[in-house]
This record gives sequence, C-alpha cells and structure tokens, in this order.
Amino acid sequence: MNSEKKTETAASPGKRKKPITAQDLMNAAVKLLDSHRSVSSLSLREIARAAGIAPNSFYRHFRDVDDLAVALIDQAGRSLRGVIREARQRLSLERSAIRTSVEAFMEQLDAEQKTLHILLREMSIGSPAFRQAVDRELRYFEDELCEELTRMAKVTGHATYEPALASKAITRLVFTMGAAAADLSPEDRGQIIDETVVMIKMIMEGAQSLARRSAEK
Amino acid sequence: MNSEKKTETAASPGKRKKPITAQDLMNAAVKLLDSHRSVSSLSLREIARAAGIAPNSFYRHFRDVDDLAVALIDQAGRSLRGVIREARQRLSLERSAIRTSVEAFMEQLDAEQKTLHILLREMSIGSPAFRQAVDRELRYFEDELCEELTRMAKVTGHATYEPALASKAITRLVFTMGAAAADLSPEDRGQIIDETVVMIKMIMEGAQSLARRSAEK
DNA sequence: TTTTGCACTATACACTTGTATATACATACG
DNA sequence: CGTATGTATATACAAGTGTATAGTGCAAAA
Repeated sequence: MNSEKKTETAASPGKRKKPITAQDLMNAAVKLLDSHRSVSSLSLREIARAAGIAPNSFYRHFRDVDDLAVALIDQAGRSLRGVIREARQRLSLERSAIRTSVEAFMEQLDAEQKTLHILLREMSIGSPAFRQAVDRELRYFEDELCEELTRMAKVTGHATYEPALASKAITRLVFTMGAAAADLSPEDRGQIIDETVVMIKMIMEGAQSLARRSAEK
Repeated sequence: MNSEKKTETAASPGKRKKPITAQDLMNAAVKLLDSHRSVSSLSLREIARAAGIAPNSFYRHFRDVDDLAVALIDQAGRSLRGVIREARQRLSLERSAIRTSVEAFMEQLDAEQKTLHILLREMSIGSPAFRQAVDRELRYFEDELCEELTRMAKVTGHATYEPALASKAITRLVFTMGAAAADLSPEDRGQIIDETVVMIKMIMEGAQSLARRSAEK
C-alpha cells in the first residue's frame, strides 16, 4: 500500500531537533488514554510510537511502563493539589463553599492534561504502587477538609460529629461522582455537580445534627 | 525438557468427558483474577488454557473476552442482589438495619466466587459495556434503597429530603468503602464497616433534617 | 445404515509485544 | 586531532496474541 512506511518513528512530522524529555513521553502516553484505557494497558511500543521515538529509546527515560505510570500519578496529584489550593482562595466570597469546591474539582476534568482522569482510573486498579500513590492524594484531601470543618465549628458554633469520618465520606463521594462525571459531556456534568452538592450538604447536616444530639445527652 | 507437552489443552487432567459450559469458562477466568488484574487484561488463550480447551473453542461460548466479562459482571450482580435480599430477611430483628446490611455486603468479599471484587474492579475501568453493566447493578441498589426509605418515612414519620439522592450517596459510599476493604485482611475490615455505618447514619440523619427544615418553610 | 450437526481440536498466519545487539551521530574533553 | 559519552537508531528474535481454515469424533435424526 504505502511505500513510505519503513521506520517506526513517525508521530509528529514536525521538524523536532532531537532530544526528547521524559515529560514528552508522559504527554504522549496521556494522549493515548483518550477513551477508557488504564495506563498500564499501554504498551511500551505504543507510547514510543506516539512520542515519535524508537521503542528502545524508551529505556533512556523510564525503566518500565509502570515506572512512567507512577510518574504520571504523582504529576496528577501535584496538579490536583494546585487546583484545590486555588479553589480555597476563590471561596472567601459570598458563594457556597461547597459548590465552589465541587465545581473547581469537576472543572479539572476538562483540563488538557487529563490528570484527574488518571487518578480516578488508577485508584481502583493496577499495582499496589498505583493505589498507594492515589491513596496518598485522597488522604491529603481528607486532612485538609477535616481541618476546615473543625475550624468552621469554632466560628459558626455548628460542631461536626466525627469530622474525620465526615471528611472521608465527602472525599470519597466527590471522587466517585467525579469518576461518574468523567465521561459525560460538560453540559450533562451540571447535574452531577448539583447532586454532589446536595449529597455533601446531607452529610454535613447529618454530622452537625448528630453532634447536637450527642451533646444533649 | 518435558516431552509430554504437545497440545495446548491441559488444565485439569481429570477425565472430563467432553462438554464444557460457558460457566466453566467464567469460573476459569475468575481463578485467573487472583491478584489485581482486570477481566479484560486476560487473553482469550489464557482463559482457554485455564479451562482446558483449545483457543478456538472459546468462540462456541463467547464472542469476546469482553463478552465473557459482561457475563461475569451480570453474574456478580445477581449474586450480590441475593446477598442483600437475604440480609433484608435477617434484619427484622433487633439489630441495626444499616449495620446488618453493610456487614452482609462486606462478608461477600470473602466468598469463594470473587463476584464483589469483580464488580468493584470493573466499575471504574474497562469498556463502556462494562460500566453500563456495573451501573445497572448500582442503580438496582439505589432503587431498592430509595423505596425502602420512602416506605420507612410513612411508618416512622421521618421523611427523607431527596430519597433518590440519599440512596445514590449511600450506594456509592458503600461500594467505594467496599473497594477499600477489598484488599484488607478480614479483621482489619471491622473498622471499615464501623466507619461505613457512621457515614450512612450521617447521610440519613442529614436527609431527614433537611426534610424537616424544608417542610417548616 | 447413512446423514447431519455440534463440540472440540490442530495447524497456520499475520501481527504485536519486550528486549538484545549493534550501529550512527552529535557533543565534550583530553 | 582522537576519543569517550550520551542519545538516538535499525535490525532481529522469541514469545504471545486473535482468528481463519480444515478437520475429527460422536450423538441424534433420517
């Protein structure tokens, strides 16, 4: 058919000089994750092909595909932390803190780097190293939220029953709903956001109600 | 080495007559899922080998590995529904309905058929067909729970704010916590159960409190 | 009996995979 | 200049994959 295809190296015909970075490889891998594949389902050759390098050149940057996957998860965690930090700065205004945070979280789904997608996908599958990396990020979320809840309690007088547990419930819920929203069109995502916000309000209302009840006794 | 190995067919040297059922294939696949592999990471040949049949015989029973995976998910859902139904019958006595149900759910993690593991694993990865199948099971859960909540409301007078949403939140939470408990030792699982029970109580308390508040207005 | 259909098998093909080996070419240093 | 060194490359190979084709043996139907 095509007599032009001799080498395996032909991704972006652009005149790249020569040197390819590890980040380039990671970006190439992310681009392959379009639909519903897990990082470790990518083959070394596939990634190399997408990055426009020979298969063996992969080894100059990562030992494994799994090695690259861990690097991706770390990067995703860092990125997500940044998003949350930014959301916290936005929230001092009049809008609902809950809604603002959830929206910030879900907005990340549309970012060009699909970091959130990666986290959501790998949190339930893959090697123990993956899970550990994802779990670290989840706990970071929980801790921050727990701190926020207890701080809020002293200001508003609304104590929370078991702040650590409430935080955990909210965190898991947000991530789960995020996973459900991940493959929806952005306009359909609005409903998921609304649902998530109500769910969180239920948890917080319940935790405060239980706190009141256990204080009366 | 071994001069005996000529054919690809040699799994259980037992004198099986001939006919292999689709269920046999599914069981063979489940046995391969020991550690942390997703169903679709199994190769057709691998499954056929484990079942003791020639690779091509696979096609007599399933079109795809994905086809088999969907069958597995359906079976897992059916099994899980049975467990819950049984738990419901147990619950009319003095114990907490919530705790009883959660315990029944988590107990399923130790069953020989790793049905729950399969559901939990595949719910966040794999082809759209998988997700659809898992989603069907989740929604079944939600619907049952929602019905239960509204029924309870008429009996006890404690209305629930948005029963459908509360059900969704509880369902997602239980599944998420189940996934976290999946690779824990059974004794460490006790804490997860306790946590889950408290989380559910928060949601229900919150939903009832919100119902009261919106009724007063 | 012959015939037909079904469940299964063996062989084969084209393809992808990870990696071993050897080689090109640019830059840096003596 | 020569010569390391690092980065990229092509070629090659054994292993594994999905599946097309062509049987084989056996039970029920004719």
